[in-house]
Amino acid sequence: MPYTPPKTGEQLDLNTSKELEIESIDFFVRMMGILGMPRSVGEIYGLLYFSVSPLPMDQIVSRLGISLGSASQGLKTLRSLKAVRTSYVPGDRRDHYFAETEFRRLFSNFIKDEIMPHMESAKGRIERMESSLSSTDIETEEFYKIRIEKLKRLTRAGGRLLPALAGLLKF
Amino acid sequence: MPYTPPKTGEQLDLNTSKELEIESIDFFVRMMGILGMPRSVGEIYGLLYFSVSPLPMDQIVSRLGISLGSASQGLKTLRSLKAVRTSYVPGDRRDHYFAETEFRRLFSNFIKDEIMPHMESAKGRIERMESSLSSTDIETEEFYKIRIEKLKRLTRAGGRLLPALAGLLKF
DNA sequence: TGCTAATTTCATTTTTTTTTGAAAACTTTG
DNA sequence: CAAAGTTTTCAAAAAAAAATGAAATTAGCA
Repeated sequence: MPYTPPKTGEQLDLNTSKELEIESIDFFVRMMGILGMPRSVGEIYGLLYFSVSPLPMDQIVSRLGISLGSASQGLKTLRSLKAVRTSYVPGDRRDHYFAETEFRRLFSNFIKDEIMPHMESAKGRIERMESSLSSTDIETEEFYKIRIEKLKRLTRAGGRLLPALAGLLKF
Repeated sequence: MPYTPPKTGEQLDLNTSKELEIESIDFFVRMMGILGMPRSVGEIYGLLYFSVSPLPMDQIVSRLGISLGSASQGLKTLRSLKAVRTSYVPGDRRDHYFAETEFRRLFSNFIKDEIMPHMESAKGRIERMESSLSSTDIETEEFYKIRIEKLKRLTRAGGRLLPALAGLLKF
């Protein structure tokens, strides 16, 4: 009996109901948009989210009608956020991608990679504010001090709250 | 004794320490950037945040070196988020703007205006997914159902968590 | 009411971001 | 180790977002 490789998405053809797929892509294009991600990233994730079997990159390209470059870039982004992973398909040397669906983890990665670095650099900027604080007028200086203190509290709160946020996503 | 109008920012001239101002603008340009706001909006808020006295629009324009159009647009955005307010200066028909510094309120307005509408439309999209759910294969259908359920939980959690988030900003 | 300063609007320009596609770089395998 | 298949990279093109500035509108004042 000859070896038959397992069916992958491209042979299956009716991998995903077409309407579902469209709604899913729409959904994630917007969601990723809120998070400041380019359209193509949302499209890819949306396609994979409702795909029963993992898809190789050229399938993603042809189904979405995007370029190889976009697909490669988008998958790189999604990989770095751990929003997609690859699975090995015997007898096929292409990588096959599928969506990671634990949103809690996705958000915590997003916050760690995209937000926290800004919070870090904000600290430095506030320190510089404090050192440049030398007013002639005592009343004015007090005003500045209060504003700086507010910024400190803001970044402190943000730095604690944001990482905790993903944990609150108990749903 | 002749009437002397109260001094406003433009007469005061040394309204804000120059370095503080620069750091502040830098800070808020980045912060607003995270929230997807254009540079000019961050610049304006950053300028006002450390301004001892409220500033009229033409002062904002000349100090930041931005156009009238940008300033007007940016102030409109900030006003709609209630991030700035105007104060009346007797003997001057221009509006004078100052920064609202209660970040808690700022965030809750931002979430309400910029995020929640998306969550609302997401609900509709999920409903459409459910109605287009008619698979031949029972196993596949189950897969779709689980994914849709996850999306529901995500939007439900988001819809509850996000508005509560600003309240957590107890700092 | 008419005049003028102040502000808003919006078509155009500029800048920034994203996508494309072809070349380069890998990687497996015969 | 060559050949074919796959993925990445990156300069150039396209698209999207933001800024400009002048015209239109609005609002305060005499």
